[in-house]
Amino acid sequence: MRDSPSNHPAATLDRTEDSPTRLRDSAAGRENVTVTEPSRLRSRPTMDDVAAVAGVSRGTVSRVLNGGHNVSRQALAAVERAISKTGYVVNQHARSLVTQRSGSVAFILSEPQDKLFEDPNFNNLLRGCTQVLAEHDITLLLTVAATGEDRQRIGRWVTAGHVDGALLVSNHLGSPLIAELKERGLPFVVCGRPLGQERDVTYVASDDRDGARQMTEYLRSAGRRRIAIITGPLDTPGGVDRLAGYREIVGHGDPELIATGDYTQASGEAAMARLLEQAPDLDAVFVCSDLMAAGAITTLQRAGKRVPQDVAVGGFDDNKIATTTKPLLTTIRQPWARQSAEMVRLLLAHIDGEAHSAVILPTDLVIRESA
Amino acid sequence: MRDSPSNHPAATLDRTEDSPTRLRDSAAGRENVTVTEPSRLRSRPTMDDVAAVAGVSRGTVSRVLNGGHNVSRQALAAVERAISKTGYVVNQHARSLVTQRSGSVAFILSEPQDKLFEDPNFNNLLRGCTQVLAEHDITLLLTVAATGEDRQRIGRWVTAGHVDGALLVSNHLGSPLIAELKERGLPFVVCGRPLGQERDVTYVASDDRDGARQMTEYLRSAGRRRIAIITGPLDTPGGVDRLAGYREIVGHGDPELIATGDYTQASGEAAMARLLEQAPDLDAVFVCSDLMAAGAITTLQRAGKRVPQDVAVGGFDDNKIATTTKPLLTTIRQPWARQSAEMVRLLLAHIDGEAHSAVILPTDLVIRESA
DNA sequence: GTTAAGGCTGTGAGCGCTCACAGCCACCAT
DNA sequence: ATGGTGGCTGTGAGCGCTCACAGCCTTAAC
Repeated sequence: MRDSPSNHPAATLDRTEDSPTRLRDSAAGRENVTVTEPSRLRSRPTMDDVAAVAGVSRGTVSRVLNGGHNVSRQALAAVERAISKTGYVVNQHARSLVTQRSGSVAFILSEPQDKLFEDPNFNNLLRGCTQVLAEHDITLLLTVAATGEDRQRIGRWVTAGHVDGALLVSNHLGSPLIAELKERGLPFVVCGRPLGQERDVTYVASDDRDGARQMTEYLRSAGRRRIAIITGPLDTPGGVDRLAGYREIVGHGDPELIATGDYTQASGEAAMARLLEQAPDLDAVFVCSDLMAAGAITTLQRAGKRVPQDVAVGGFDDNKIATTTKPLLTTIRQPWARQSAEMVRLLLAHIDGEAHSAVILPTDLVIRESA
Repeated sequence: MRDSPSNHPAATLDRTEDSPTRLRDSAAGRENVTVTEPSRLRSRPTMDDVAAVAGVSRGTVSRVLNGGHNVSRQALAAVERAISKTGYVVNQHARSLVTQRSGSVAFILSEPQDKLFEDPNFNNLLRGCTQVLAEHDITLLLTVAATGEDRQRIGRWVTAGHVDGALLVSNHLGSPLIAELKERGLPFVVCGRPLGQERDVTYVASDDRDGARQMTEYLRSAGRRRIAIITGPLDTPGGVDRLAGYREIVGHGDPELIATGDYTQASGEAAMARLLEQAPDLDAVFVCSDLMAAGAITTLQRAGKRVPQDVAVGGFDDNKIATTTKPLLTTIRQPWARQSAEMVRLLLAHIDGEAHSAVILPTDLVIRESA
């Protein structure tokens, strides 16, 4: 059929019926190969195969694949039949090579892997991003950069064109990934304020400082006078900004009222124990994550303190665990759904060439039982 | 330099010093563009740019990139200098288009997302696979196929050539993914016995049946006579095979001694409550996952039963939670490290064209306090 | 009846790379 | 001198696709 290009499509359509679906010259009969077929993808049908079967040209097949505009109904039907007949699947590499788009973005978690599984925040975020991206028919690839070596490999991988952009989550101070992506010109958006690297990067953050302020203010207005704090790691925005908000209310704060955790439940338990030793008279504690707060409550109760009568406890995040502690946790709600939606929106905009920007999302105080 | 191809490389090497690194004709001076640079990757340097800067040919650059064999020391040095000068990164799409390899494999989790975060087994598996693959310089991409729609999109994505192979985790009976991948000829290996689809698929599984047998036999040898079981979902191999192992020891089993959970802690609690109602005289329970076992212990203790004095509890998995329950959990150890190592090994072998095969890994009884 | 407009089509070029090949040189053995 | 040999090099073809273009053909407009 290729040798008579001026044929009417309609004239050749029927001819496909009597010739078996042949993929490449040598591929005939490879359908029922042995069980141990090497399964290399060598002889996958190409657009030309589909075109030949459908009795149209490569271009028409391409048009069908890309929305089907300006294609006659017969041609469209013929191509669709040919596609399912041949089992054709587009070769994304070839497509990406010319379009410069891959149709997927990376979700890069710079965190030891267990954290990913312990901290429900990542879960929320991941779920939100996957969902919003799916609406744009974009696949989200999760990669965990636990070690420095991982980060290097992933940096290389990401900039090699595998993805159109990246979502950076849980970046600690001085993470080299931001600098690298920036240098390579790959669009990305950071979750949380990128400490020390705010310039020229797009990020979406909750208003950590204001949230901390709200909680501390609330504790104080409830009559608490010795308000302690368990912060997150001080090389993360959630660590420093929430501490800053706390200080806005209490002043610089007694050093013995300050302890630092790493967002895990165990670290919350330990930090609380330290605080109790340093300042046995504390009557409130603002714990900068719900998970740590759950740990803190355990320690307090084990030490014979009643929550909230003896010590009020405030958390941060408002995720699932806040509704399973005893007493229920008073906390600051982070708008995870909006957070992920905004991240995706900005990333797509950025991929389309829009300018950098930063979005700060408001947080709310959720009052339950623990304070 | 391109116009005098017969120049000796050495003669042109120095010339690169006085001409600024020009990427494409129009790209000169684009380095310090405004903050709002569209960040499209259009003008990324190509191999030709590198070759021009280094004063060698495209072929030599390619050779350097692929191991540097048969390249003179001067050429090698020149190319390396040119690469870092231009900031060249290989375009993976172009490379994959010809090599038919992408250098990454997918880890496909067919499971609602929260499971991923709750069940430590996935964590173990993921960690192991990432690590082993990294040794081969292959990136692992995690995709979560929560809904049927997800599965479709991922199926398309995976078969479009984005990955060289796939690791399928947590497949329920009748998952269409297996059939699709098989049809497309994409190499993959399944974690756990693929119920009803064992033919012609490569999989790695623990010996669920034998593990269950060991545990049940142990409980019985400890003098327990009313041994209940909390199974996993009966459309998973861990569900049916462990039940089968249990039945090998106790006979068909009283229906009131059998309850089913979904591997979550909450489902373990609920299933235990049901059992207690159906068969208040039970003196042992074999719970088919540690997470569920932790839930079951909670329910038992809440009901005033002592573990193990009144009711012995056996788990399955031997993951972290088994060492944090009170009492410590007697359980069946699954060899997660070997599991992931074998999966990767088989996948790589399969990608290289080897035949299908199945590997069954032995399990061990770990005696602690709960039984 | 001529022209313009537009729907539908095939074709060529080219995305950035790898791989096979051929050519060149220097060196060795005959 | 002749003929390998092997290290190092450049070149052409082609991976499977998209996109711009040109060439139909049909219809509407004057």
